[in-house]
Amino acid sequence: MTGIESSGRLPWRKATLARRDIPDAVVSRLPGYLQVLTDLAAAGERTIPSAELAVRSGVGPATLRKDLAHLGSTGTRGVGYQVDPLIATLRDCLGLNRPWRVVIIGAGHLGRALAAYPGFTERGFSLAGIVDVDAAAIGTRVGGVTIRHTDDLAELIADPPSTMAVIAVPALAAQRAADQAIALGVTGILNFAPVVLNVPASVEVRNVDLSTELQILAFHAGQPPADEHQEVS
Amino acid sequence: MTGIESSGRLPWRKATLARRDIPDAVVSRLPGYLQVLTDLAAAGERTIPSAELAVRSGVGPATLRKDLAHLGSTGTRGVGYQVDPLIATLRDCLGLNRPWRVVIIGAGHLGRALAAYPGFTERGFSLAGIVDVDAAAIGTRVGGVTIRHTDDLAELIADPPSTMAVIAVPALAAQRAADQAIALGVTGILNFAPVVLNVPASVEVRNVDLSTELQILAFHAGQPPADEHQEVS
DNA sequence: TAGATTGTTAATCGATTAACAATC
DNA sequence: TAGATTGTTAATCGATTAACAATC
Repeated sequence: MTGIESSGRLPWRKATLARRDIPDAVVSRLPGYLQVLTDLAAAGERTIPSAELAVRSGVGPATLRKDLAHLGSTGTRGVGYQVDPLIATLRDCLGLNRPWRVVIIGAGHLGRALAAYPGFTERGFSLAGIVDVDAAAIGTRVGGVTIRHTDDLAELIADPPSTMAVIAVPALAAQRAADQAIALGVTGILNFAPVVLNVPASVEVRNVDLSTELQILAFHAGQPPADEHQEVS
Repeated sequence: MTGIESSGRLPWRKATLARRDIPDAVVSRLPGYLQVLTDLAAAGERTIPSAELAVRSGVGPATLRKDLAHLGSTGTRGVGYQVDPLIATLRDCLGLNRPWRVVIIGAGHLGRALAAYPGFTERGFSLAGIVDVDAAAIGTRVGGVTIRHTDDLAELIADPPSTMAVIAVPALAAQRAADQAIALGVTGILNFAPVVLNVPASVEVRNVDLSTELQILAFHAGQPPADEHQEVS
């Protein structure tokens, strides 16, 4: 199989299809599937039916099968999905088969906790460095790197190239941090500051805001229970 | 105003309507509006049109107005929204006008960073305590409280009552931590462990997973740019 | 009044779910 | 073959967007 077909779409179109046309809602569930499958592989499982992978991932079986169909279906009717090939497909689709380097901007409590987070490197993201403007913090070692001054950001990002930045600075400093990172070529930002970052459309931003999450929980906790009966979430 | 009306829906139904019938997608945006409005109030603004509140919140103006209409509309045609009353409405809707106590389970790097996070208390959530099983950590002070043993969780949650827990333990310990918290009456869980928690329908779980976010960024960063032209996100 | 801006409707868009023919 | 399970269709559901009459 060459991936080239004489009828239908153009070949290059075909090649990019798998990574291109996946809805955001689907993409956001793929890491969860990958996580569960990795655990299954470690436990020695070779195949798994959609029904079981679905419950372990916290989604419905129809949703799961439809999601996986977006990647080019790897299942076998009557059997289920083969764990290892599906892991490979997911990793390939998510772009995890190449090294990713991440820079952390902000070495406060949160930035340092993130630097020390083992899941970071466990899943293929390597820490390029961490920067701050606080003279007291600079020089300290954390997560295998030394905290450097924000002025050194250009060096850190350039060599070898990093394309992702984690912003863990106070709200007022976040936009400036984003601007600097973007100017240096960063195209993906994980933002922990409670502000809406203004970025060009070519840059992807994911926001994680702890107080937002707590407030959403407060909303639900403040509700009377939806019903006397337990509902399936 | 008594909130009781002789026509239309039953009075108790009316009273609960505002907090009940709000779609999840809307609820998830309310904290963002509240944040922006709080900044505006601090800057001395008295009113704001939907168009401006929308851009500052990163949503479309139609979405914003429709969202706010769910709370019972507080806008004035030709003028906009009054900042202070809208803040009050949002706080009331989210249930932020009562004290919320939060327990952190897990005093590793992340748990301690969360305990020290000022935004926690700034927005009305007070730290009831933080627990761990590691003898070396117990007794240490962080974020104004002393790390205690997980065996003391019952005391911490009971007096005065806490209804929210933050889970910041390793994946393998997360379900147990959730079970314990739920048994003690917790109804809202903010889960940082990369596992799907199994909880009754009466308990609300919000998941925050750092590697998931990075993987989603990797997917987008691995994509060729969507278009030559910049798109409005 | 004239200008501005809301609240709401209707249309569009996208995501989820159920069901079942295809097929291992 | 008989049983199991996928891939896919069609139906449902919910969320977003555009447009404009209502009204300050």
